[in-house]
Amino acid sequence: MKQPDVSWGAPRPERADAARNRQHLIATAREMLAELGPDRLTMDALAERSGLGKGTVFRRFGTRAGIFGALLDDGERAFQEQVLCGPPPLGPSAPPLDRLVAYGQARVRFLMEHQVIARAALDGRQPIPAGSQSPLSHTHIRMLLGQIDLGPADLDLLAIQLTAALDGPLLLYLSAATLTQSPQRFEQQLSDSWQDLVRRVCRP
Amino acid sequence: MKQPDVSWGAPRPERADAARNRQHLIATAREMLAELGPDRLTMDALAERSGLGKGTVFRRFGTRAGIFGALLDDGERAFQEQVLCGPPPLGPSAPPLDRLVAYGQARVRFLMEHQVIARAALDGRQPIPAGSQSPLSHTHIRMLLGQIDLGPADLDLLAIQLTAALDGPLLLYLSAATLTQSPQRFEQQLSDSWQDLVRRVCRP
DNA sequence: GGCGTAAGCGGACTTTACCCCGTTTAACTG
DNA sequence: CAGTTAAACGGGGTAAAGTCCGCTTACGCC
Repeated sequence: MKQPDVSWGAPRPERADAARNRQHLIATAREMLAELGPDRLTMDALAERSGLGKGTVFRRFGTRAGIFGALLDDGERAFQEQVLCGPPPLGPSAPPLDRLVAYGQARVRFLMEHQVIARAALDGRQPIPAGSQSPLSHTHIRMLLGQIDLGPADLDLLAIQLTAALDGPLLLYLSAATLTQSPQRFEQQLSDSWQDLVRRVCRP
Repeated sequence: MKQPDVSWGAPRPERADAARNRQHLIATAREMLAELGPDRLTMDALAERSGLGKGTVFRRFGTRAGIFGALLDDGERAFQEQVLCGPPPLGPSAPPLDRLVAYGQARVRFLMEHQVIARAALDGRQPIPAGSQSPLSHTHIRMLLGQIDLGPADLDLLAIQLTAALDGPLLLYLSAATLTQSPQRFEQQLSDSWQDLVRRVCRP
């Protein structure tokens, strides 16, 4: 399987037709997702509906999960913008601990809003890290930890742990067959317990 | 897809032939795993080599990942024994905080020893939570948390978070394409940072 | 505008997980 | 031991992921 070109610092830009097709595929995928649900969004169907060949679909996204990944990234761009340049407490100019708390809460909200996609983007096969989705998330948390005085600690691993602690409960919820409570209530619980966890870990 | 009978408090015991076949399948799967690696362990091949029908294989394990799950459980039984009845600091009779630390370290060791299986047991499709593998793990952590005085806290969610914080880095490592350091070294780092995390969370 | 070439394209092909359903059989009942 | 029934079995069938390779086309260069 060819790598779906994630290599951004890449040698050559994308050819015009390729870019057009990617756009078209993502749009079509969005439609199908809304219309048919994730299970019926198959590679064959996507290829046919978009009027392109199967090979094309695979070259663009590499794997089925790749499509959902692309869909998620698309939404995540806006989110990331907020995080990097938005108003406090999320954006800079708030104290790092507050930002950390706010970040987790925002991420919870974001993923809850994109449940369906996030769920489908989980894929066990080799290509992508399965447990902790977004390297972006990890990077951001790592950065904030660096601005907090934590005494001696392996910040890299701590960041991974916190990322997992953030995503884990969400994944558990998303992949639970039977939802026992309202999404809103759960979202609130998650926010609260994230805040609690971070406060515990970071208190002096 | 029928549920692979996990329903322990079950209505009926397993029929004799079924039990025999399960045993046989697990043994054959072990052989094939050692001999061919996880990728070549396909359902068809397993069925043929064990002299049983495909249908049988699926009824027993429900899904491909189910096989690896079963293999893992098999090993986990012994592990769980240690946890519940073994000598301190893992077993009872040690203070709960020490047990919590020891538990995480033991689990890290266990999963590192069963890398191949653990990795293959990851499956993105519906059945199993991807983030927090083992309900056993979560249950045990939850139980230990109950014995520690943590002030006001949502212990259930905290247990989920800690389970995720324990598994997350492992999953990340297991699913990483390129391993940048020695397993031993990584195992040590994980143990250390688990200890650090738990101490931080649980200090008064 | 012609030309060379590497990227992109398509769709038949292969592989594999998973389903279905008619048949067999373990286990209980009298 | 004969009868009943629900569980287990088998293996052919289906659908969907992912691969291959010969053809086509965008794009930089003269």
